[in-house]
Amino acid sequence: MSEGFPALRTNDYRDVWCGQVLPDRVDSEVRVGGWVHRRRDHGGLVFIDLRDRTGLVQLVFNPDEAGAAFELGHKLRSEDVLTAKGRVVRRPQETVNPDLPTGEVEIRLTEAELLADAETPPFEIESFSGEVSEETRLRYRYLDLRRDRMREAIELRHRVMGAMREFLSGEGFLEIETPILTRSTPEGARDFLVPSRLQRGSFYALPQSPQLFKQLLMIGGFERYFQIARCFRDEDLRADRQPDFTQLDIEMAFVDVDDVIDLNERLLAHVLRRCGVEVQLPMRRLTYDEAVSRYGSDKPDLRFGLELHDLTETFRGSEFNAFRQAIEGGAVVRGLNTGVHEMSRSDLDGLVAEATELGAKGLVWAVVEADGWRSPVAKFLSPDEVAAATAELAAAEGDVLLVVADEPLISAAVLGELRRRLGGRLGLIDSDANELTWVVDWPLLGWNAEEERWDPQNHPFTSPDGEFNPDDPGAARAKAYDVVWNGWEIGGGSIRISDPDVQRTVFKAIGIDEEQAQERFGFLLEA
RNA sequence: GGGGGCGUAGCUCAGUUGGUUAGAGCGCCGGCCUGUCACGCCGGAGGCCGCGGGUUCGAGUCCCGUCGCUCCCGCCA
Repeated sequence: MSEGFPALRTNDYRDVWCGQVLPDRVDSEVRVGGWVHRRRDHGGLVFIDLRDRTGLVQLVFNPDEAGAAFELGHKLRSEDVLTAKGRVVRRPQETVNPDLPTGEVEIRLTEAELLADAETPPFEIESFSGEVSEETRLRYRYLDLRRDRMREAIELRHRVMGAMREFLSGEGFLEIETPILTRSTPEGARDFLVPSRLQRGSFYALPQSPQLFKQLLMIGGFERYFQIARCFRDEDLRADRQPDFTQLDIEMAFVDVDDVIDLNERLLAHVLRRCGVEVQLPMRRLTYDEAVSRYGSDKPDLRFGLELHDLTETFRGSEFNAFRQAIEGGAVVRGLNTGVHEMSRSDLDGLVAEATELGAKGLVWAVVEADGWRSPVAKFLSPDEVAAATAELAAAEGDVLLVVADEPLISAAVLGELRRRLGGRLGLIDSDANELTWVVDWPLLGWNAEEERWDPQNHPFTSPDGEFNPDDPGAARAKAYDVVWNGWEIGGGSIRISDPDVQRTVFKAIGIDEEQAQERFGFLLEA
């Protein structure tokens, strides 16, 4: 993934990038500038690896050729900044370094000037050196940024953004910036607030997303907009979550779900191709219900199997009270065939403990044997139930099975999380794999037990799929879609309601009254 | 807001049941070295064991408090 670097204009600092000192320059004079990456001082001969953004090149300080500059060779230390002139020569065959793109050549130094004498760095810049604490890295951010990992991450980000712009411009989209100091946007998180100087006592809110602005742009007739948008949400951090983050924000007019999915698939494929990854189109699609029932997650990792199976009907009316009563109370019984044959009692007990910790009332394990199950609950289960469940789970003799009976979302979430963990522990995940899928047909609204009301699962302008029945809000599906990569939700969106009457009905269902709606989102109801 | 883990040399970390002078690797400094490339060899410096208090004959180690970092839950698509 080498980036093209432009030829340099010659000046007093350099005339070529370090990474461009290749065999085609043998016998030419070059001047390079950069940081001292490593010094290997042999007394009568000094080697310096000089680093700039394009890579490393070896400088040779030889007393015969370097003259006055030779003494400097001994004095150089890590991260000193240097400009150096010399002749490019092919290295003797036995000293070629195959690990370095410039490893077939070296610069025999004739002149060198120290531009900046660096203090000893608090940690090593080498990519092989171990992890340094976040705190130290941030205190010396300028040094951390010199490390390969950081440079590569920032280069990748640049490449991704460039590919997005390239693709979307070709599809007729305009890149438009929207305000940062603004009114509150409705996205569920806490707003960051900025006090206003002109309107004393009032505050700007930083946008949680450009949601309202892009709708304004659609109504304004731009039809196809995108923005690499900074978003702000005043919530607590996680290792992979910051209060301000960047997202690609897109909006299109006159489209339905399939148009958006098609565009985004081609966008993703384009961006990934620019990063050296090929994906097959069209991508897989799972409905939300399917994802939850088969994988126990709305963002399933499809790099491995271990699918969940619904055993509710199998155990309905079972002699085993825990199952029968749970089912009568609305529980769903789900099973998972681990495929594992060797599991110690303490490992099994550990899984039970994990399930409980994850919120399940319990976990039943069973080992398939020739004449039934070996399990703490085997004696409560009829041979027919055991046979049916074994068949449903496609289990063979020796397989360890896990079963959870609980409220639908709990049994799915618990078994889904165990599935995810087992996938890792059992080494089922191919870390080179890229499994992308859409998850579609989301619920429009979710019951907020704390506030005792229906809340939008997406933003409040998301269109219901089909007729919206206010008497049964929980049944409504949304024209919403998420794209999931290896178990991570990496994008998503929705179709906006086009009929103001439907929008009013939805607002009403989620407790936004006409007056509020008119005041905050009036332009959407009028448009 | 709640819970867990960690604070020992510049960096990353070890430190046994509380027991003499607190260690390692890398880095740093000095010396030697003309083909190394994570160079090598020899020598050396470097410590408020986060901070405060307590228990004890004795605390890096145990207890209490405090500050900082970090991960998770809540929250957040």
